[in-house]
Amino acid sequence: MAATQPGTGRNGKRPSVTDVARLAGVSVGTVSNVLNRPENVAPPTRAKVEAAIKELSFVRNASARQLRSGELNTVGAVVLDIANPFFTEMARGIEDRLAQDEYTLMLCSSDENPEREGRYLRLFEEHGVRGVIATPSEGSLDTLLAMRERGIDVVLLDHTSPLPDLPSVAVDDVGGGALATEHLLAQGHTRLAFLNGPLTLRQCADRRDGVMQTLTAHGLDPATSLVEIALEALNADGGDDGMRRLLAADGPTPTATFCVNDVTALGALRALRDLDISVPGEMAVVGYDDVMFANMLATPLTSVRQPMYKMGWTAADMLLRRGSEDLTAEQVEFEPELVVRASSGPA
Amino acid sequence: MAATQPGTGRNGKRPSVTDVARLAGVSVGTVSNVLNRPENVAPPTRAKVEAAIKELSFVRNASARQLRSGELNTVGAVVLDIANPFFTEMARGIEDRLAQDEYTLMLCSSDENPEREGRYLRLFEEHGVRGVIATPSEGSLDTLLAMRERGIDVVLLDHTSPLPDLPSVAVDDVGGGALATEHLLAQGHTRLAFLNGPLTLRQCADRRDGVMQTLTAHGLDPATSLVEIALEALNADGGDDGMRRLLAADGPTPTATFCVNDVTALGALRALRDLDISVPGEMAVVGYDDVMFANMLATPLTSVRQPMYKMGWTAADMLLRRGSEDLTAEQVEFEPELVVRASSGPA
DNA sequence: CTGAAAGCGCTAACAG
DNA sequence: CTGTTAGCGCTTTCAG
Repeated sequence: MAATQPGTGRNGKRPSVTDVARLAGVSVGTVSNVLNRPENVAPPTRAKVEAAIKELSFVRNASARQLRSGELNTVGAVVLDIANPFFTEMARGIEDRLAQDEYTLMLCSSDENPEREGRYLRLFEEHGVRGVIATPSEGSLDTLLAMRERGIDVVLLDHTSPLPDLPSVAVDDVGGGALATEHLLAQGHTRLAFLNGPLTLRQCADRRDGVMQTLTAHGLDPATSLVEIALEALNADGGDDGMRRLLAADGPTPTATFCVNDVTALGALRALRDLDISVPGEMAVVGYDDVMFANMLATPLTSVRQPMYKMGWTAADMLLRRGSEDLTAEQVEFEPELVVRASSGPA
Repeated sequence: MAATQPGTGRNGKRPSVTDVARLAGVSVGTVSNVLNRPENVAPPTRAKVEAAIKELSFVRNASARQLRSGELNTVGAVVLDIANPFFTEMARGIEDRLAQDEYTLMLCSSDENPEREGRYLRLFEEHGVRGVIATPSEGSLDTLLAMRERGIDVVLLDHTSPLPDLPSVAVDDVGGGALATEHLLAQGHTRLAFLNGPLTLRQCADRRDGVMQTLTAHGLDPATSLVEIALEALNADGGDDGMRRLLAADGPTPTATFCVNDVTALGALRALRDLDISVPGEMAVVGYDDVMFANMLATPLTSVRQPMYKMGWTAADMLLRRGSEDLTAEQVEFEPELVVRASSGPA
């Protein structure tokens, strides 16, 4: 007899339950049963069906399946930048927790572009994801809220929730900014620089608040004691460029720089090295996140640590538990922690 | 009149085209038209429909859509480890190319676990992705091939294709391993260590071949000139542990170590630093990948550079073009490049 | 334990 | 230009 062309179905299309049923000599209902409730099917029948499945190399069509029976074991996540170790660590946390419940992650990065973020969120929704974990940029909160109205679980990540019933996992960034600033002040620095991203990003705005509050609490006038540099991009090149602009600016050069994250600090350190400016001698540097490589740099980087993996894990956990357990929205806030290293010695 | 509860449909379910049609006073066909061919709908009608869509905050159901009309603008990618900058850089390349054509990426990491990889691949297929980009681990090649039989485009990434008609993007890892070894030998080292991952991973096996070939080409006997350490994990902790085991081993300690990737080298350097062993004085170190932070480490790391972003971009490009253009399978191979830095000075 | 039949939400003919 | 209608592949009653 002619061997069935595997996978090539009858007519080049993917084989369906109907094809399997026909080949096994049973009805589609039975096929569906062996797929979903094998224990309810008599072993001989089941064997026949399984043989047919293998023979045709049949693969379930998730779309049809979901269309009929609702749920789908997928959650979507949008982060700001997948190339930043801060977010990848979080993604690992999310993925690991999701894997426990056989859920799958659709991961996208918005590049801090609200439009791109919106596109991804809409796509997630169209695909019927069970839930969404998002690091929202400004403006996308409304979209997220609307999705929730429509029954999609939402957890905010790296963002405190503005609503009592919207779960979130965050870190106190105002406190983190303050921590970094206090440290620099304690080291005797009085003229600081802050390489920051757009204030439309909550993280940037909050860390800045922490800086400002600390400065004024110490009786310093930000106008004279702080130089702010707006970064073009929150990556190493952005930090490199920002540091060069800082050094080229008019007026007295600060003796210490606080970078809004470690990747950016890496770039700043690179510029400093290329320009032959010693760290921390001529310029102290503090980063934020405490990513894996922070303590391995030429001058180990002082940084504000965030529990990234745990944050991701927790967010996923909240999302998954939300279905099964009570619906009280948790709002977890982790505390940042200053890790002092060589890059921020005294002035 | 009572405001329609947005999103809460008639009965708590997501609103469908039927709901929209009813509210707008048109037929579902017309709704479908404004969704897919708005230019074929009279402006007034279109306006009514659009108003209804907004009113109900209707969101298309991608499952139903795909079920009916086949294709879906999604491609899946499985990489070995999403936390490794090497793979994230590639992912960025993939994502950026995909975004150009409005495609979306489902990204998963297999953790070098073939079972997990298989699960993800099956899931992709069930979801009807248009194509798959995979960094296959051993054994999964068959799965990939089977998927291709069933009409899913497959591109191998960081893996040379074993089949003439299966497209792939790779780097010459044998050459890369040779490059690193040649360099170390040229520096006068004669006792080398190789911190490598499992040989079931093609990258590891190939780089090892490069090492071996170079050694014998120079008349050295691997048995006496090379110590191989099998890493438990291809991350920083794995490298740290591997280096400690190397130093604790019997026999003369090598004077140079080649690490199978940079993340691993980072860990090895950490161990060396903690143990107060100078680099490159007492131990030279060479990594692989040349990730972003390689040149910023305490001792800038000599490494074998791979064009990660470009690799990802190219793979996605091949996948996308495969649909539209001719079907000749390309097999791109990039050349690795040695980047010498301080970590590998002379013995 | 198995079969028959309805229908999930959408798109694509085809009529009008 | 708009309406009607027939499925896409699957799960799920409901009978037998």
